[in-house]
Amino acid sequence: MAERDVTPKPAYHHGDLRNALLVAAEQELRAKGLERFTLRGCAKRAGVSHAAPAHHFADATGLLTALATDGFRRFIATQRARQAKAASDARSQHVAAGLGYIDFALANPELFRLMFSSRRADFSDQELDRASSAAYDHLVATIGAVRSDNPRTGDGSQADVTASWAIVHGLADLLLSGRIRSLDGLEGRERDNALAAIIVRSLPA
Amino acid sequence: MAERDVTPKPAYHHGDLRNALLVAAEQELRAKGLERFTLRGCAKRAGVSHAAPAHHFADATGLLTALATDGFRRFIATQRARQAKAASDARSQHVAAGLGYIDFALANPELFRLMFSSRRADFSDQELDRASSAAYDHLVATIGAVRSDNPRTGDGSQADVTASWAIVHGLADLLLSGRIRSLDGLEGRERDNALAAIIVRSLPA
DNA sequence: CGCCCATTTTGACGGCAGAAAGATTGTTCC
DNA sequence: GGAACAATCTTTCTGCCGTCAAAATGGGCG
Repeated sequence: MAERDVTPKPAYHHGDLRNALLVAAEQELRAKGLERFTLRGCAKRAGVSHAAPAHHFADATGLLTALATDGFRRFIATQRARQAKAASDARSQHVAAGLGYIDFALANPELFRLMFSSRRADFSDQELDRASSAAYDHLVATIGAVRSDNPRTGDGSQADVTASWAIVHGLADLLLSGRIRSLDGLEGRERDNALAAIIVRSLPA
Repeated sequence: MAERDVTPKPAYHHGDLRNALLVAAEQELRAKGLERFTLRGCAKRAGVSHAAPAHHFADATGLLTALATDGFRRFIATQRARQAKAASDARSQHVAAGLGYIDFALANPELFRLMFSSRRADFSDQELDRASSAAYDHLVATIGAVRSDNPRTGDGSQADVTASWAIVHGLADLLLSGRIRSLDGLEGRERDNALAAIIVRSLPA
């Protein structure tokens, strides 16, 4: 979704508070981190009183759930963006999707934590489930192209999906917490190559 | 007011409050999860006033840091326990260490999150750093045995370490959040075999 | 034109964190 | 043995956050 500027309207009825709160929530997330995220802080950023969000989101969980849902959509978009720049053969596409996965995590660390390493969003929410399932489906489809059959059938292909997901997710999570020193010095294409060399291990030659 | 539970001593000076707080903190972590962990809750569990912990831990971060430090020691122990039951060849040991890694994560989900997916512990703390470094060293040593040379030297071996860590960590993290449905039905040896088939991909044949 | 209602504000309550000061016990030294 | 000191624990206070229950505001519909 495209981001909206916070229009300086002095209106007593904000008019678009729901979106303004989502923008504010992401700022809050970046500024204070998931641990210190606060609903009152979001309200202050949006320029409304501390109780105003109640009519749009039941509580902080509701706001974070909506944020995570939007996050999953942008997550897929980031992967597609990487894939669009890569060669069109199935294996290159697979690696590119993985690099996009990592791109997103590093560009939106706290949002990524919200989506994958917390219980602050309501993962039984239907919309969130749909968005995260779409991300999973994209992964399955990308791997399916490598195997040129449907990976949902058969044990071997299930292992391909699980291995690919695990290795990319593990890289993203460990990079986020700064635990992989061997990649710290690398940048750009050089870093991508190092990551690609690891990602390709998830699928048998 | 509230009834006193397990306090065997009515002593006004607790005598071993530091350890009691660590025990209470782990209970609190299991009961309420990392998100709702509260220092006052730990104090209540230990049967002392909410300000008592201050003399042993500066704040909640200090207590959680000590807990994470202990967690890393038990983390290594869980891996060693798995390895002791496995065949002694280097590759079997490598897989066993990975399964131990996952064992620990599933047996102590919130502690694992504290150690790897949060910023609530102080990772610049010296003791914590030593404990987590020991865990890393154990991983390097296990992989070193497979390559039968020192993996710290040379790019290929660095990739081995990173790939192994990423794949096992990714599996643990995704299993924790219940996102790998393909392994949900499996148990015991069957599940271990499925995981092992994925772990072995991290090292080239 | 006026009423209704969604939206927003204000105010209040309980819980948690942090800091300061008081109370109690253990220790050390004469 | 006792007094001074230090360590440990409790009480109290302030500030922030989440939640609930009224008031206040203004747009939309009849």
